[in-house]
Order: sequence, then C-alpha cells, then structure tokens
Amino acid sequence: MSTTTRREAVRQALDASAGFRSAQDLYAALRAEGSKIGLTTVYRALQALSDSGEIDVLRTDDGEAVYRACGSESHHHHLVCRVCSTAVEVEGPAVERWAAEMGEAHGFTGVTHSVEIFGTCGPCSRRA
Amino acid sequence: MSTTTRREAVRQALDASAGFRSAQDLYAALRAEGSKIGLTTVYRALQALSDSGEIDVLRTDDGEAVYRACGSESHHHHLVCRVCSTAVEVEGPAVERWAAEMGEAHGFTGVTHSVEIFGTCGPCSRRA
DNA sequence: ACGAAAACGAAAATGATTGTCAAAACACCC
DNA sequence: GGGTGTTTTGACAATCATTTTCGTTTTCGT
Ligand SMILES: [Zn+2]
Ligand SMILES: [Zn+2]
Ligand SMILES: [Zn+2]
Ligand SMILES: [Zn+2]
Repeated sequence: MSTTTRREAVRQALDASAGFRSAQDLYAALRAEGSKIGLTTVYRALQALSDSGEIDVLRTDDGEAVYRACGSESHHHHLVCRVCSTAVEVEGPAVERWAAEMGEAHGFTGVTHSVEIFGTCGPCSRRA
Repeated sequence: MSTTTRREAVRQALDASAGFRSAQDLYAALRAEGSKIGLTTVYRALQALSDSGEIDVLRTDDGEAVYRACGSESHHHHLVCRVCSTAVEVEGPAVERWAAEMGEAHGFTGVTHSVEIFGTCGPCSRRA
C-alpha cells in the first residue's frame, strides 16, 4: 500500500511536467537524470497510478498512451496543446449532462465518456 | 481518383457493419468470405477513406484504431457499445460551442475536439 | 498491344506495451 | 546480526497492431 520509491520517482517526474508524457518519454527523462529505473517499472508505476485514479491518461492520435498528474482528482477534461502537449484542466457541466442524456435516450447503461479538446497553445502559436 | 476495387471492398465490408471495426477484423472478415485481399491493402484503404473523410476513426481503450462508415458525413459524435461496438451517431451543438469557447478562452488556436460516449447498448445489457 | 504509373500483397521491420523470471530490497521474527 | 517469506525490480524475450519494402500485377492512355 505504501508509496514505493520507484513509483514515487515516476510520480515526481510527472508532477514536474505541465503536459501529458508517454511512458517511454518519462523513462528516458528519469534515466537521463541518473536513475537506474527500468522501463518495465515505469509502465507498472503508471498503470498503478492511473488505476488508483491519481493520474489521468489519454491516447494520442497515433495511439500512444500519455499520462498527466492533474491538480484536481475530481472529474474533468483537458485542453491539450498539439505541439508541446501542455494541458489545461477544464470542466463542462453541460457536457456531462448531455453525455448522460444521450446514453439514456438510446437505452445504454453504464455510460461514460471521453472528451478532450486539442489545439495549439498561445506560446506555441506565436512561435510558429 | 476512381474508386479502386479493393478499396470498394473494404468500404462495403464497413457498410455492412453497424459498429466500429478494426483493420485486422475487417481483413479477417474479407478473407473469410473468399477475398484474396492483403492486410497491407486493408490498412491503405482505411487510411485513404479516413483521410478523405468518408469514414470515421477512433481509438479503443487499448489503443487499437477502429473505423466506421457513418450515415452522415457532417460533423458528429458517437455513442458506442463497449460489448458489441455498435454505434449510434449523436450531435451536440452545446458541446461544439463549449469546446470552441474553452479553446479561445485559453488562447489556443486551431481548436478541435474528440468526444465519444461509451456504454452497454440495450440488447447487450439485457443479455448480461 | 506497349510502356508508364498506380495498386497489390508477402514478408520484414518498427515500436509501444506486456510477460517472464531470477536477483535484489524489504519486513518481520529469532 | 542472521534467517526467511514476501514484494519490487529490471534485463530480456514475446506480442501485436501498424508501417515499410520491394518485387509483381493491373490499370490506363495511346
Ligand atoms: Zn486531468
Ligand atoms: Zn466529463
Ligand atoms: Zn460517425
Ligand atoms: Zn463535435
């Protein structure tokens, strides 16, 4: 139950980033700063953290899983920069309602939703 | 430019299905019904069809790409069954507006969004 | 029918993710 | 401190969807 050292290292690496990062990416960063952590362990840590709801995960266009340690643990969505992958947490009560209604209207049960907004953030837009 | 025979076969296989299908899946189905089509060609056809906006694509939880020939070519979203992957096309003007506003409010440009609703459809719910 | 260009498909390459398994780190007890 | 059963770790192999390669076959215009 206690927070493992390795797992803590992965979490810190995530905390240090404002955007979504991939497992491979985090692994490279950790090794670069001297850690002897293994790739397998990074995957395991991310799996555990996302299972426990401590971090959010989403898929990039090419199917790669990317993770983020968000400030809020409550349900929210993201506005993600396509260039630097920085993300802003956003909420949308209207969207929550809409999704639930749609599901119910068509007789679906156990309804959930996946909502992400993509774009190019201010700094990256200017730089282009 | 003309619609290739192979590409047409892939499209028909998709038309015949109410839900989202993976490339591997479509390949197996086509071979099963006697076609000599190659896996590479299925991937190429799906790529071309989705590039031209003729079919929709999304990623399953485990990152696999799945495709669907939707009735409407205009912008819409999906309510997808987790069990049989059948999908219903849905629209949400409020969501469109919300996503655009969020992007603008945070200084993002070229804003797009990805919105899907998941659940278990009526038939599959009953069967459980 | 003839040659260039486009489409095909088999097989190899890629790349993220997962499975295996023995070694290392821990925890608890004597 | 040493013994010992449990958990964590990491090197390496195995998966598996997707992409590349690269000859071969078709299609097309002439
Ligand atoms: Zn978040
Ligand atoms: Zn939501
Ligand atoms: Zn659709
Ligand atoms: Zn939309």
